[in-house]
Amino acid sequence: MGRPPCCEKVGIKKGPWTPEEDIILVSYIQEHGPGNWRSVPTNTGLLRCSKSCRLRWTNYLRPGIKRGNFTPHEEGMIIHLQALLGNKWAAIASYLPQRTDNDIKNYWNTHLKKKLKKFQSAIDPHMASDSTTSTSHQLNIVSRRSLSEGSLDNMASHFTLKNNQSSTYASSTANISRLLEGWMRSSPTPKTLSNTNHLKLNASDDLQDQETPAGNLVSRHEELESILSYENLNNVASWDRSTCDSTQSDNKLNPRCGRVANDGEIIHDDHLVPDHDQKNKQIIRCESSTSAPPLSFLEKWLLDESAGQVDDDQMMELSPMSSV
DNA sequence: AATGTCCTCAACCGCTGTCGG
DNA sequence: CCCGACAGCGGTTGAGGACAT
Repeated sequence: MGRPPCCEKVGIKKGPWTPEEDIILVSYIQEHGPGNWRSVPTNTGLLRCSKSCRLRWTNYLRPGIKRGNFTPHEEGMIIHLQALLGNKWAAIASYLPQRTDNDIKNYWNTHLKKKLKKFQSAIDPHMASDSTTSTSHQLNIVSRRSLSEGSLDNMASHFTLKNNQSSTYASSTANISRLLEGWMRSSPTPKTLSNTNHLKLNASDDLQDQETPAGNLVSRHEELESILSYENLNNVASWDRSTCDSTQSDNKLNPRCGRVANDGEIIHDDHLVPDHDQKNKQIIRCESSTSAPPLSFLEKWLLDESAGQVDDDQMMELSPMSSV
């Protein structure tokens, strides 16, 4: 027996929300702010459980949610982050502030998984049968390759999503969200993140408004965005491909730091590294195994935090912030 | 036009983690 | 420390639309 339901089942409405219900919910939250969900059904008269209200808000009505097709850039980020983090949709969503974890999860399950599988078998059939290679690792390589070759774009054109699948009602909720624009900017932070979201970044809608922290330390979000930019992903892919395809490659180009010497040490080219990016100035020792490619810089970068290589002040700057 | 099948995604379910009394 | 309430997360479902026959 699990925990009893969050609310009495009797008299509770389930299924799709109506525009009227949305308006009631949005109006209430507009007045009282998100949170204290238990009181929402009581105070609004909605025949919904508190959990349903919360989900409706966080996954659909919340201002700042971007709907519609995922851009190739978002797609690339999702693929790469999924390969790195696994099915940690909330963590992945924190890097795409305008997307909900539900959206990303759905997009992954309905589009990207198939897309990658197809692409993977097309470019590297033996990988699919290689049981010694983890799926995530395979996908990581595939994602990099596909990005480097621009093939995701091509694939996207072949697998074009059916546009405008959202109903007319969806557009009406979009209008609701638009009506709420501006309000969230002045609303209080509704919640704090749990410890399980240690990878979370500032997922607020006002990322662009944040000042770069003192000391020229860029936010982790911006940094990751930079790392995951097409150019860098292309370089990562080139680097990884050379690593995978040639077991005896010479100096390998590291997209972020410079060249990778044969012993795995990265030789920094300063012009590639922003001065403010002290973290990236560190000499990074990569794995030099010939059976597995060395950790990409992104992987290293993500692992750095858990390895405690960032001092406390930096951790404060990089620590997760509240999401909306 | 009718029917069957496939696909998408909003919503739900069940579980875990956190927090306050 | 225990317990209950609640928030958050990931997996799953099913209604409805798109597409194929």
